[in-house]
Amino acid sequence: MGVYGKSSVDIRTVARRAGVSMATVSRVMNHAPTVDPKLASRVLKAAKELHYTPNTQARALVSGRSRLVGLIVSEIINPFFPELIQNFEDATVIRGYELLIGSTNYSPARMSQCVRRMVERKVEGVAVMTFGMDEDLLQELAQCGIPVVSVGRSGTPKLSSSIDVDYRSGIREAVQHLAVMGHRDIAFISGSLHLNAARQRQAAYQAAMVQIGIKVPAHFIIEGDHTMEGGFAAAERLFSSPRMPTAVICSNDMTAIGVLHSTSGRGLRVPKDISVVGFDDIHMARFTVPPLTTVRMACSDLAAAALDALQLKPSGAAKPVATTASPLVPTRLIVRQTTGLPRKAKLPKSRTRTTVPTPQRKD
Amino acid sequence: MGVYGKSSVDIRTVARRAGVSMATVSRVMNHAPTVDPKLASRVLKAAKELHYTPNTQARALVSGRSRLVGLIVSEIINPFFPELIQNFEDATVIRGYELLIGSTNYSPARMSQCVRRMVERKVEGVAVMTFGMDEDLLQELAQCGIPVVSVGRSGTPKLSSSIDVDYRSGIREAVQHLAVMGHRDIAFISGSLHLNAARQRQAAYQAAMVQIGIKVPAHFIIEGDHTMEGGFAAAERLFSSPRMPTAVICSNDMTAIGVLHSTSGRGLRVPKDISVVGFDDIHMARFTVPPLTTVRMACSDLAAAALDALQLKPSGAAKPVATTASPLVPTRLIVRQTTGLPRKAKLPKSRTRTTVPTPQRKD
DNA sequence: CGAGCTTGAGAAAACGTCTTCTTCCAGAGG
DNA sequence: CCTCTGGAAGAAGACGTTTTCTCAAGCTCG
Repeated sequence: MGVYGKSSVDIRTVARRAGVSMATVSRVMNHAPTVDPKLASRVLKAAKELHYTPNTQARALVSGRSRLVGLIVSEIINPFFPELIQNFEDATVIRGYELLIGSTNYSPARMSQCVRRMVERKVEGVAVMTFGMDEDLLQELAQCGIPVVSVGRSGTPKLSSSIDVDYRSGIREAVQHLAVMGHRDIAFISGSLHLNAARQRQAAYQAAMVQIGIKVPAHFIIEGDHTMEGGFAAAERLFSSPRMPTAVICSNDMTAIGVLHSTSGRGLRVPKDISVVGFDDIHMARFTVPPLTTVRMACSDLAAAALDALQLKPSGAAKPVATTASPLVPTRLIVRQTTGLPRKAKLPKSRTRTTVPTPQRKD
Repeated sequence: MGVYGKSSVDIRTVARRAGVSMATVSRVMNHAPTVDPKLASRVLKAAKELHYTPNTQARALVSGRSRLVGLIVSEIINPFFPELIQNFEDATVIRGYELLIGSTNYSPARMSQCVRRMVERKVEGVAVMTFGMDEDLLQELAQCGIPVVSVGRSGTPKLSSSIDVDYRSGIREAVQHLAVMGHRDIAFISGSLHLNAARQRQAAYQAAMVQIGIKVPAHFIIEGDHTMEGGFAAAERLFSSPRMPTAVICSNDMTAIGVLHSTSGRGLRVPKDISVVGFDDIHMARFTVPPLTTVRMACSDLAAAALDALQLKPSGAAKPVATTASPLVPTRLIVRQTTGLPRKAKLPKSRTRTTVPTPQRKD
């Protein structure tokens, strides 16, 4: 075909070389059980000698199965998503599939472009891990017969399912961890509130505060956007308000990093002057200065649950994967060094240690 | 095909509905010039009504063009790569292509798996942006007639080309920036030395040091591995040596973040006690504490250069992209706040400012 | 007014694989 | 010995496009 090289080593060539029919070669390549092992090894030898690789496109065309699953994320730059992608990739490969990644960059145009790509490539399922997605587009996918799984959007039509994350327990742990040390002025920086996940996290924070009987003043809840820039801006606003909080819980780790940037610029010491808690436990969280206390969400669980929800038919070669589909992805607090006693602690006399081990679970 | 939904809206259906032949529909979809506009609009209308989307697989099968380019990276977790991926994605979309991403995770097994995937999916070109790759695998790609482009590996067979990065000027800027402030004990933490890019960066550092007439003691060059963990470990070794450097240049930003983690743990103040310089200028660099002085490499240039080197034929719809292929991807120093006067500065009396603006180029 | 063009549109042959349907052969049971 | 059964391998028909022919008009120009 091409001007260079004879890429024309197709199934027929192999068949001729092995002295069998194309059908037999096909059967051998697909590990069909009804083929004489002697013949099979001859075919395999021929295939290897010719550097034969089956043409995925043709295979997909006839079988109607692309062996592709789509993953749509918000942006690739945000370190949370690469970790998610990595987990998805591992999980899909185990199941004998491949991953087609699309990033929306929060632009509606790119969103619909992503969806179109998925449809054109005939993916067998799409995981929508973006925070906030146009419902119509999901409808469109469903109309094309493509199963869709998303997060925190329960109660959806038949072809689409939803994974839920147990934000409440992790965030409750964080709130209690701070409260035990004597914090009462605990602020919260959310993500964009028209995003479902952001709303759920904020609700979890509010519920936890109510539970321990602390009333949250309105100006202690600030809307960010899940980016470092947004976290920085939110922190700047928060820290210039008349009544400073002694602790801040952030809707994700990137926001927390932005907050840390702000404290550093203002000469506030963490955790002495202010405690900071993140959410996600991205890899980077271990390496912020100081290392970030955060709530961990298990991406691998999330990926596994999503893929299970898609109900992909296992490939011939792939070993059946244990369906670990927990209905609720768990979260838990990881205590590092951005949380400590509040400035004017009323509790202990001894202040030798700045960090108190509370519901600790070191890593 | 599937048990759900009639995804069988193919070109024939559209043709029937519009009252034309399949060929005409095909021509309309591909913007062939020789079709009556009146007919075209009728076809377009029918296609829209039926939610017709052309089947990429069939299209690729017959045309022999997958409209896919492969990108192989080392790992997705390392923040440098997502930024690279983003730039590649943008650049490929502009050219009317799509991106197939593979990550090697430094595992030979995954490397060959990546290559096989690329071959099977019949990508029209592969950009190998991993630091260190098995030459045999690249050979294999070339044998299949797939153009390959990699970085810093000039002098390769005909189907593969190579992009070069101008490490020297950026790193020289960094060294001079430090020297001007009075630093003489400037250490270097490299990446894995069996990786080409890592060696080149180290060579650039050494050349720059020679140029300004400073002899580097052997224990001032430490091998890291381009990860935060590696940077941390290297810094720990470096800081426990008898003669502390006053500045450290790191082979990439992740290493520098690891170093910052170490300084923070040891109570060393940056830049007062020690200056730190990174390389790459990942997005995160702006938000470390304190913000990281680093050498920026323009990922977008790199992506554009790589794609140009692949010589992809422009798609019908895509507008011809200006070939910005500069032979050498430039780098330059971005001064932020991790660099300043050395502790026992011999130069100025006034120590009001800790950071001196030298070859500054703020962002 | 007819011959030679140009233009627009249909018919059919690829593209590389899977899969159903056949065919063939050998062994077993009658 | 003949037929029946079952397994193994071949032939051919999809799969949904693109694309090259082929053909019929509609023009222009002599």
